[in-house]
Amino acid sequence: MSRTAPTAALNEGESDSRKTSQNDRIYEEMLAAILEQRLAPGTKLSEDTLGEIFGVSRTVIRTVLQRLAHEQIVRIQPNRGAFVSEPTPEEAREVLQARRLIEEGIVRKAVRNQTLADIKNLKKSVASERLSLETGDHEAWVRLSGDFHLKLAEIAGNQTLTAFLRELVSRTSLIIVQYQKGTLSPCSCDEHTEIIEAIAAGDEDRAIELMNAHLQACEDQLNLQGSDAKADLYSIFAKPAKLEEKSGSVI
Amino acid sequence: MSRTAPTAALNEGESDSRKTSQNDRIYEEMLAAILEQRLAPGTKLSEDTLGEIFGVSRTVIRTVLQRLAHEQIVRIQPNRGAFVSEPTPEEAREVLQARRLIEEGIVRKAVRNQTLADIKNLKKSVASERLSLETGDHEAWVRLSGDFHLKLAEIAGNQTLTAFLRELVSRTSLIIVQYQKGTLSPCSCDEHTEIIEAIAAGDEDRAIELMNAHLQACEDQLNLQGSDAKADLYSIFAKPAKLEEKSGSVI
DNA sequence: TTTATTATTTTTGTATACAATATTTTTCTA
DNA sequence: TAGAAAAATATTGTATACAAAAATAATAAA
Repeated sequence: MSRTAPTAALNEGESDSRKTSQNDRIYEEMLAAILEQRLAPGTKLSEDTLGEIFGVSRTVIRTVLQRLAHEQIVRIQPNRGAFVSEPTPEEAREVLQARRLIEEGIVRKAVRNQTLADIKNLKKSVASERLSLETGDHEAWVRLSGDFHLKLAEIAGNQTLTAFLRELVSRTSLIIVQYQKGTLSPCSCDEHTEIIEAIAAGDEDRAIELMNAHLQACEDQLNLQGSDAKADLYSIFAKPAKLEEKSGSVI
Repeated sequence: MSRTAPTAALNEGESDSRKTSQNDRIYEEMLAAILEQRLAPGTKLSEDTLGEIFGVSRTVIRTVLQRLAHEQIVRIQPNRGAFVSEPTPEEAREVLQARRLIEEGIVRKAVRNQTLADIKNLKKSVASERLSLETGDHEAWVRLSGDFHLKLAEIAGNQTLTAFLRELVSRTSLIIVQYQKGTLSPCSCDEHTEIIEAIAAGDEDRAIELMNAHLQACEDQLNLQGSDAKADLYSIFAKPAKLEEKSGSVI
């Protein structure tokens, strides 16, 4: 079976040869499974099991896991295996901060580079987003919501920044899964729409301001008290926190 | 069982086990070889050969090559192998643009987070840099010159941004190798020193301005006409450019 | 001689085998 | 029964074997 319709253009200079796309196929499937919450943070990703599921040897699974690990979606512990990442509150703040910085630059460039077709495309994207929200298709919404930001990056036209943002968007999904307070964002579609309008109007300052507010709103909807659940347990019982695998940076 | 004593601070949650560090060792050596110009852009990186050199099987070499490829230091062509990256002029511009954006944010944070020890540390770093320049130790200079920017990132205190910048710094080295016009930067040490002084003085705007100027100066020293050598050949002979492996993105 | 075609060799992609390490279960002792 | 030590099991890390593809060499035709 030929691979699922080449959804979108392939990022990098990969030819669409059969072998390589097998790698990509498994990568895409695993990434989707994690971002759509079918694989919860902390889940062990056994090489043997995944190999059986996808009908390949551990060799190719390993490659995929390493790729996901490099994007911080998966965490590899030497001799212990791979696990779905459990971003700490600190990491969450870092990712959102990095996004504010990078997306400010992206918006600035997008305002300059935009064409009418781009604006149309963005509007269509937000329309799909709104639809998925109305029909309650959570999985589609997660994907589309991120796609908006990536589309903006493509308009800006710096592939290096786009690649960074792609990683940040994925990590943001994982962060939202782990730290969303109550309900989902009331309707980020409206915020996206406002951003589009500011860009279309060529109002750079306003577009940047809106994007910053949008990302800040996203962060504000998270439940990021100083420490994560495990550390809280220790603080609650007033014992010195043991050094555990779950703890954040070693330093 | 408690794990091996956490020797020193390792970046990520990697234990210091022998096996993993073998991987890291080879990675570091190969990265250094590329950045220090002992491996020129375009060089084929044969798995068998590298395996023999480092006394390991292709398996571990493959892992390292994939890691380098993800950092854009190496380019993997399916069924053809790995090559030292040959960044295009467009990529070069993108990388420098991304750096201006990210390092602006880093400088802003560094101004706020700085301690006296940090400033001392930075000054020491620049002193080493100057020394390497005076003694003509080019390899050391390449490394130290990048270290300055990474130290700044660490002061800023966002590990996610630091990781991005680390990749960008490596890529910049590769870009300089390929596109430096005449002599090396007259003395970027002075520019580094000025940046430190602005940061120490808490003058955010000036520090940002100096950093931007510094990175722009770096870009201006490159020979980045619209197209690379190969494309030039075609334009010179006024023939339609054939699509070659060397061309940039496929899309 | 030059070009096209075929055969050979080399190299990468993937599966499997074995070794090293972690995890679990069992057994033993207090 | 609870806890510790030891054996058994399972999982990862690495090397090797084999298949598929590309690069090279050799041969044949013009």
